[in-house]
Amino acid sequence: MDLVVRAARRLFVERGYYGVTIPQIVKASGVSVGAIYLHFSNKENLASTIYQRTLDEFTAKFTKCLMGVESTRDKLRAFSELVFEITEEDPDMMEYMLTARPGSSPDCPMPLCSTAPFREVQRIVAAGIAAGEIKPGNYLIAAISYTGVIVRAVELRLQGVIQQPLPEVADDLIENAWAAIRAASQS
Amino acid sequence: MDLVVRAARRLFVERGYYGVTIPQIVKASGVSVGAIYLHFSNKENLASTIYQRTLDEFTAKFTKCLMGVESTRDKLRAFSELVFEITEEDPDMMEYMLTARPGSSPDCPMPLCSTAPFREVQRIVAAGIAAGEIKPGNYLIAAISYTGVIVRAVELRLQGVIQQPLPEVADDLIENAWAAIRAASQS
DNA sequence: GTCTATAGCCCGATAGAC
DNA sequence: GTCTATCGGGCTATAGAC
Repeated sequence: MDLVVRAARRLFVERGYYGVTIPQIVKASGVSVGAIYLHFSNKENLASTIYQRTLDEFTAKFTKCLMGVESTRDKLRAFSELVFEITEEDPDMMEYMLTARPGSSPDCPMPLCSTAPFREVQRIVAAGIAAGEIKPGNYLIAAISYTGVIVRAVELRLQGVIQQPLPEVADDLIENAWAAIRAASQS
Repeated sequence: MDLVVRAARRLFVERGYYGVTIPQIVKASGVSVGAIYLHFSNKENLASTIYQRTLDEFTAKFTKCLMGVESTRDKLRAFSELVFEITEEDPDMMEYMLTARPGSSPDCPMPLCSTAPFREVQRIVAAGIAAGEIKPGNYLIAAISYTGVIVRAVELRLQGVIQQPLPEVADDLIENAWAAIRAASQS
């Protein structure tokens, strides 16, 4: 059934929950209608499963990539590099993360970009301000300033506006994002 | 019929093109089915009209806000303040601009965030690099770094993550965005 | 367990009353 | 010009063959 989840997520990203029909999912996944309804009680339940699985997968990757990283700057760099890597290796997952928001499907509780991992980034930034690594001020504004650079790059890469793989321009982007929020004393 | 366009755009933003039915548009606009089909050949044509009108309106505002502005930094500031102002005064318009992309409705040619005004911002940044106001490098990366901060703030404001009206935090955001790309010699 | 065929519903679009 | 009533089509979900 993983096949159904992957195929459906791809289609949901392309045309939205309401723009995708069960027959289309059948064609794209090669799994019949009956088999789909055997594993998912209905279309809405399939959408919830996709949401939950995608969030869990991202959270796991995120937690892992922060292990053993110390400074605020390096933590933010690790987050950025993870996001860039996912964008190249599993663009559907990344695009789903950027487009899922309340209303995009029934029972989508919140945008994935406002869930635990992204709130954790806000916490990292707040700690960085307290440590003097990031310039003083509203931590939410600082977090947005940093992640804005990263997330926008992902969006434009997914749209094909950026031609190069993100890892190739990662250093410049991460440098710019850091320059937006670093304390005057930091390089 | 402007009433239909406004009501339909609101609904499209909330639930997507395929998630909105004609009966819903009838209810939300107070205009009957017959009257809608008298002015728009079909649902798809209504969506195209919304797309075109929104793009035209934004382009006009954008062109106007740049009149008489000289330096690269001030041009980018004018763009940012315009976007923040629209976000507060016509959030439906702004949210539509951020969510409209190919696939979101039939005949959506491109994301509004990749249309003329946003390409013009890229041109402004390229000129800023040539003039030495912005640090040297890939102009597209620089433009993304600046607009990323601004656009992300708009997204989180529309989602309710940012509680204050954007004009109240505009100065901090614009300062951060500029810090991300300014030349070492610039303040 | 897996599929095909179909029931029942609601949508987009239209025709005709006023 | 404006509305309501309706048609045909395609959707979700299920029932029953294999």
